[in-house]
Amino acid sequence: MQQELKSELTRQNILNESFKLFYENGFKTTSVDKIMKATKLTKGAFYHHYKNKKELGLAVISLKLEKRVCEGMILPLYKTGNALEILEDTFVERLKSFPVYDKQHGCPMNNFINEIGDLEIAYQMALRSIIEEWKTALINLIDRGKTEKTINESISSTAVAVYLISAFEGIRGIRKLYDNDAILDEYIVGLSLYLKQIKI
Amino acid sequence: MQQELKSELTRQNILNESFKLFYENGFKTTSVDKIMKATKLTKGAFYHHYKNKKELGLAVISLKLEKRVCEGMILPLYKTGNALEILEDTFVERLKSFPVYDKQHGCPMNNFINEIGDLEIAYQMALRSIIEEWKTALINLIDRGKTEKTINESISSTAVAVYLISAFEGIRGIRKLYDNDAILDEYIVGLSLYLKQIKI
DNA sequence: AGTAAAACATACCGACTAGTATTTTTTTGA
DNA sequence: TCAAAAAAATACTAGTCGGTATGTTTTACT
Repeated sequence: MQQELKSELTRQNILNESFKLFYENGFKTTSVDKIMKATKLTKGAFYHHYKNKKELGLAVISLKLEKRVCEGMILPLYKTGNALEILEDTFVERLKSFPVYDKQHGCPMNNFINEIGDLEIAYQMALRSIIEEWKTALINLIDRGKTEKTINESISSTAVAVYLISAFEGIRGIRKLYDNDAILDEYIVGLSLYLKQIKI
Repeated sequence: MQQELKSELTRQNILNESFKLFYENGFKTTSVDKIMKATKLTKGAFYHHYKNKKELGLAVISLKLEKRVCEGMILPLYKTGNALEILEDTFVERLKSFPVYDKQHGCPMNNFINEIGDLEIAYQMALRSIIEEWKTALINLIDRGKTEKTINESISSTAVAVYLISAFEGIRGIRKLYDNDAILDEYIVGLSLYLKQIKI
């Protein structure tokens, strides 16, 4: 039992350090050596717990990225209240709450998407499933807004969901190029304008 | 004179093959060796024409990326006609005209932004200048629409420009995860909806 | 206590990396 | 035609890469 715990802690250690290094320096250019140096363990430990670097990448996507997007962008959508306000709050609050570190390095998921989204089907599927989960949650919320007569019935929930996600991920990348939040503030004005359109 | 021409041709050769390989496999994981293998030249030729890989990266950004974005997304904005229609046409037509290759590998500029936008100030500045050029062209067009009374004066041109760019770059990345254009079509519906809002 | 298995460490492999030093080939201008 | 300069080729370095083989330590179970 103690062994299982230790094993799990080691896996979490590797996962945490991997996520951090992938986020800061990218997936392909972060070596197993660097990761294991960060964990204070050795390569032997890594290859005991993971088959190869690809398996680690998939684990980071499905365990770390998925969790992060879920907690930051999906779960807030299931709160009670005016659907449109929840939409605006979630996107705006998320952006405003990021520390400088997160603004400089962009969205970890978007980084993965752009770096290895076209590399292998396995990565594609793992990342796509997060996007689909996010998209579904948005559609559900927008549909709720429609039935509650706070959102215009004539607009396509799917289209709005996709456009919201696209713009959010896009600005997370572009913000990297700047050393202040002006571009984020402009995005927020653009977002608010967009949400006004779908109001009833 | 023939020497200058040869030199220029070699630089173009290196630039073209670099762009292609960076686009397909990323900047950091494309080695100088791979590039020079593609050019059918040797490493000696490379280091005769470029100081190092960083200088090549900056050249690709300012010569190849800038040109591509300019021709595909900026110059069309300066056409005559209804500003709003030009906006919609440019974004939609650009997306629709991409070959599968470009859909699979995303936007070359966005790839650079997400991979090395937070790596070094030199890259940041080079990429930012393209975004700024694009943003300025969009703002000019929107402002023209306002004076010509086809675009709502009360909306912020800057905010719309930023939101349009964000969403476009975002969807270019997300499309990588799919093997068909459904997500692009949904984006286009979302875009059209957005543009309706800024109509007078 | 003893043994098997799990967890981890050490040492190594061939392939690849950015960059340099040196030599050869080609072009230029007098 | 010939020497200087530019262009390109060759050979090399020290370090890094993902992965493997094998050794040692810790834990679990009887």
